[in-house]
Amino acid sequence: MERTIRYSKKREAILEAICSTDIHPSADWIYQRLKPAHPDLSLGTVYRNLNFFREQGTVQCVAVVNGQERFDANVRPHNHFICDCCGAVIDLHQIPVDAGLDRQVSETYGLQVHHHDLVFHGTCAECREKSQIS
Amino acid sequence: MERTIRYSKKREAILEAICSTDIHPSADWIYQRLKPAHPDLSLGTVYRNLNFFREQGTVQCVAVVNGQERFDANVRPHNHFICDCCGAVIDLHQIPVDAGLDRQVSETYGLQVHHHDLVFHGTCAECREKSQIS
DNA sequence: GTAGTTGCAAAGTCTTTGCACGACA
DNA sequence: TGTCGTGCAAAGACTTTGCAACTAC
Repeated sequence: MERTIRYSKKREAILEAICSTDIHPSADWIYQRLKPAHPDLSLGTVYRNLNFFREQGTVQCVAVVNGQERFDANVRPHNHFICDCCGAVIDLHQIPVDAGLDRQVSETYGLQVHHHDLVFHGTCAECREKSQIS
Repeated sequence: MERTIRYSKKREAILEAICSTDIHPSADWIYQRLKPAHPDLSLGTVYRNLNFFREQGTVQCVAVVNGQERFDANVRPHNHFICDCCGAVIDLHQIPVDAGLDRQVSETYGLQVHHHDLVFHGTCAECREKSQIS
């Protein structure tokens, strides 16, 4: 029994908000961003739609930073960098994704591997400058 | 002004609990585990000591699974597998860690890279069996 | 009209924190 | 004896959910 999916202006706006940026926003960022144009938007709706998009495979959660989930509308494999200072999440499109790793893990351990995440941690350029000034 | 660190039975027990297992426990797991032998243990103490060990570099948080932080007393670089079905966190000691990646990201993007995490997602053997039975 | 979607607020979960008391050095 | 560590409970932060009202089809 399939569920029929209906159009909703809020849903469209939420997806548009995620797609419009590369900062890998949190639920609250999306909410704050849309609130001016959609004064009656509720944070619960943002969460519900994020989970909807996640189930659909439209967006994915790429990290949890300071207790907040961070979302990405680019669901193709790519790596990320997280600044441990300011919490920025940055795409690393130039770093190749090793697609053979999943198979390697699968064969070595007998695990059913779906995908992998490669996340680098460190300090971003902006935070580095700030810390050098002080 | 250095802070003097004192001995505490609870702290020792908490670290021992983390070291005694390879399941990468959560704070609550440690609490439940120690409660019988330490009936007056408080969950707040577990959290405080986990953060203490993290600052000392004795343990590290290797993942957030279902909203819970998972800890590891093995702080040397190694990769992990997370079962998206049951939430198990498994060490992958046989999968080599590419130490050169950090430098590569650093040079390509001008970022200060401290370390990276490679996490595989999928279904563990146990969950796979269960799903095949039903 | 039926069923999906939302606002609102309450509840749920995990983690942190203030304060008084207890314990190590 | 001066801090450090802890229990307890309250508070904080993020996310989920129940319900009535609204809306797409």
